[in-house]
Amino acid sequence: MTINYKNYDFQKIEPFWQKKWLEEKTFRAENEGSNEKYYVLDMFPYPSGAGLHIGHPEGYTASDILARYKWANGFNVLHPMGWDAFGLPAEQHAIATGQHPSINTENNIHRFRQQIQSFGFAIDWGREVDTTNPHYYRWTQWIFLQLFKHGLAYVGDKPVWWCPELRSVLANEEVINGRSERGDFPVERKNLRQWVLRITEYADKLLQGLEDIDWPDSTKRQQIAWIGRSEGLELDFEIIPNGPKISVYTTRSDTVFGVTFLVLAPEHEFVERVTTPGNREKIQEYINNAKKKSDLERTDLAKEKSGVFTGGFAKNPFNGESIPIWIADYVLISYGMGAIMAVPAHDERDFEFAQKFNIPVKQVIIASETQSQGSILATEESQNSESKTQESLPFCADGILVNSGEFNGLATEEAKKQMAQRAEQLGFGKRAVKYKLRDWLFSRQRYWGEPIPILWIERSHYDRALAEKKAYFLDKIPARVVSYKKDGVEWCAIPVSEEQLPLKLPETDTYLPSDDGESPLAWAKQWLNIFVNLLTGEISTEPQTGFIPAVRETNTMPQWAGSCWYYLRYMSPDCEKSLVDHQAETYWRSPDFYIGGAEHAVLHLLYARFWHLFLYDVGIISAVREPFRKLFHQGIILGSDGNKMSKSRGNVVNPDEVIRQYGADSLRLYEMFLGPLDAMKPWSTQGIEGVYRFLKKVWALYVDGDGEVKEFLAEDDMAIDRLLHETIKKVTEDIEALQFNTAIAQMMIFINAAQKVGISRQVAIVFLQLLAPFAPHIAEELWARLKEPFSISKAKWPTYDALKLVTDQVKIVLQVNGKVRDEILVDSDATQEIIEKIAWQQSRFLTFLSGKRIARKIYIPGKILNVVVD
RNA sequence: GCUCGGGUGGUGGAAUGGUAGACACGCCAGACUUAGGAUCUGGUGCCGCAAGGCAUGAGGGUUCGAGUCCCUCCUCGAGCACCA
Repeated sequence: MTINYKNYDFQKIEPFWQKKWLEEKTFRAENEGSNEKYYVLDMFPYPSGAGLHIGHPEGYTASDILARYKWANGFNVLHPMGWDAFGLPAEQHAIATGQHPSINTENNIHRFRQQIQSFGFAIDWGREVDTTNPHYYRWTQWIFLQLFKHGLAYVGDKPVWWCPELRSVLANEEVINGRSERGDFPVERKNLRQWVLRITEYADKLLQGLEDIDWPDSTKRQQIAWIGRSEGLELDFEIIPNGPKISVYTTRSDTVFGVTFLVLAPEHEFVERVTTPGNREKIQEYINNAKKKSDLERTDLAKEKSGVFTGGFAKNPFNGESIPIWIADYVLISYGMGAIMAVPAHDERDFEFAQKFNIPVKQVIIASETQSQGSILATEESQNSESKTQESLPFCADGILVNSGEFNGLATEEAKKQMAQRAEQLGFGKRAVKYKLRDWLFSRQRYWGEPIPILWIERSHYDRALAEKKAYFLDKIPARVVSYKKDGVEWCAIPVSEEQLPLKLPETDTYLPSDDGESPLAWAKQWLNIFVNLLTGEISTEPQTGFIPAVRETNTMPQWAGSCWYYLRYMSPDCEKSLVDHQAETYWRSPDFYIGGAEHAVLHLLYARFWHLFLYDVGIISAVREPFRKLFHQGIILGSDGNKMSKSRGNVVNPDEVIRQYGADSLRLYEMFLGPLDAMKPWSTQGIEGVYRFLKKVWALYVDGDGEVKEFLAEDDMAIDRLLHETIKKVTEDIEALQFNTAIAQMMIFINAAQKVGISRQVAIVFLQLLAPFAPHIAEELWARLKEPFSISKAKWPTYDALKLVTDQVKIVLQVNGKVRDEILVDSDATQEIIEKIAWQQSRFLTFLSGKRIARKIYIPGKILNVVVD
């Protein structure tokens, strides 16, 4: 079953075996069996028009090595691939060409599939998923309806990020420094009716879930920071005289005696109430200016604090002090209470503000004794303590309370506790937990996404259906009605009946959104305005008896939706009765290993966890709470100039071209040999020559000049045998630790030695097995030529014999004062005594000892003898 | 600004506190060749003829011994960026 030729002809070998693996379904995973399961997951790609990028196969090769290694260790391995195919580029292409985005998407998928297959990955192609396939997005829509039913999807007229260039709303996560993540266009604030998912409900669960999963620390930290949980106190400051109470949120209640002013966000409801007539004009002017500024400007100009005194005062509930009230745009209406108690002595921002406007600074925290070490510094400080105190403010660390009445002397932590108790007892405050996490803005005014399967009906119809308890959706709606008002009519959301899923995209003349934020789906009037039978859920385009008018939701879901659950779909991609077959889910549970780019640290990985936790909570899935137990981010491959690859820089490497020149095995090997998997590293076109030569050496070791497989007559060689076992050990351990670069280096060491002395057939067989996960085509070809049974990937992974690693003699390094001076070869069981005896016969070593007094001798068994002299 | 993670030959990178620079690229010399951008052999951190000395961003410290641990600083990268 092999091809007969002399040279390492990867252009023939690789397609041959790729075809064979596909035809024989060599890597098909079964949803049951006595073998232990292993689920290796790659972040599935967006099939862009540009084709596969050289960065894609880095992660895929790593996961493939792991998958093949697990196959060889007897696991039932699931290693699937699919397409995250909804998204903006396909839609923009459609707008430009007038062609339906599905055509372009299909072409791109076809190209991606071919490219990925040309790497010979051990993928179960029978489980391919495509998020734009109605059989798939039927379940994405179904999950949305479950979120809706459980009150986790609602609509709100919300200030959202609107990108005029993209004509679309973006999620908070998609906006970076006031520009769109995709395309880098400016964005602005706009009020629009939007679907929102209540991810904040899951803030604590998302936080707790991070504790026992094996993820990169930086990714966990990013999610923790994004969720932004803080514990603090809500405190009421009464407006003087007799006004309502302004609630502020603080995490530093221990500094409350140091409050010297309050700040309200310009949008705060009490601004008008506290402003005195004399200040009205400039307050109004400030508010107007703040409104005009986009959020970008507001944060950009934040280097200099700005604000205006309202003329009003409020009472500090702890000490009764009268506190001036200011407004300033460094206080955000969207976080906490939209108002703060300012403690300039112990907060940098408040300090900066107080300095600028000459507001008093009152210190109430001092550093605790234990913190002031470093005696020299302390002495200098004490000489000039007056000015030093001023300079060291703001002091933002924890410490001991002063100037705080009965709380004096308490440490920060204890003071917070007691103050919270006091506030709660006397009713002017309560403990509170706040999050930076906002609800997930889930609608997009785009064509190429999953239609949101919701119908809008008038309130009266909705109420009647509920009152009569006769409607198909009675058990599928949230406890609180989701509705909105337009032109005096209140519209209520009801789900499209499940029988009508998938709700497919309508045909339209144009894929362009209107410039006022209406989705392109609104162009399809026939589809948009319909009649629904509330008893059956049937839909009609014409009025009928028993049918009432309804309007379809025109927004589509964001691209993140489809990727929130694809790893579940791989388990049973053809399941018609549910999103995942129960038995399959029980068997596969969740991916054992997940690899993909670090750029998804807070977007995809947070959203997917949210959906998974939800599905688990409501019992739709049951195996595990957290979807991704072990996560790894491969590093980015840069261009050979050290810059990020980009068309404009002209430093893009095309994988097709590399495969044509060097073969997929070389490319796989090279990407793994470049450096540590998680490191950012530059591509080198010359560098690939090294691994290519290595494979040619392997070939030459196995195949003679006539193209015949060698007879491997070499005698068993102790040294080669030991090296082989060292190599088994190293490669096995390195694969487990994902250190593929050093595994490959070890195989190179082996081949360099083997080509000098020759190897026996047994050694030849074992080495091929080690090579197979990395360079599967050449390994499979030589395996077949050795007449070993197909496929090498299923042959039992070799184990090393610890006895063979033992050597007769060991090298002992002789050091004087830690410097290498000589080395000796001794029997490996030699005692320190014997070693010293031999050492003292070495003339070179002795020259460094002559005339010196020996103070100490340190012997590290089998390695080093270090002699310490004066 | 804050929080992480890095800085090792000409290059990519190896090194449980124990011989720094594995492996590879590149380069130099040689062999085989009509030819070499194929292959093979040897060499290749820096200074020095050598003995030896100096070397892991800089400077200190701990240690018999530090790329590795601790402190200060410089620098590159990532994340966060008025979140009270």
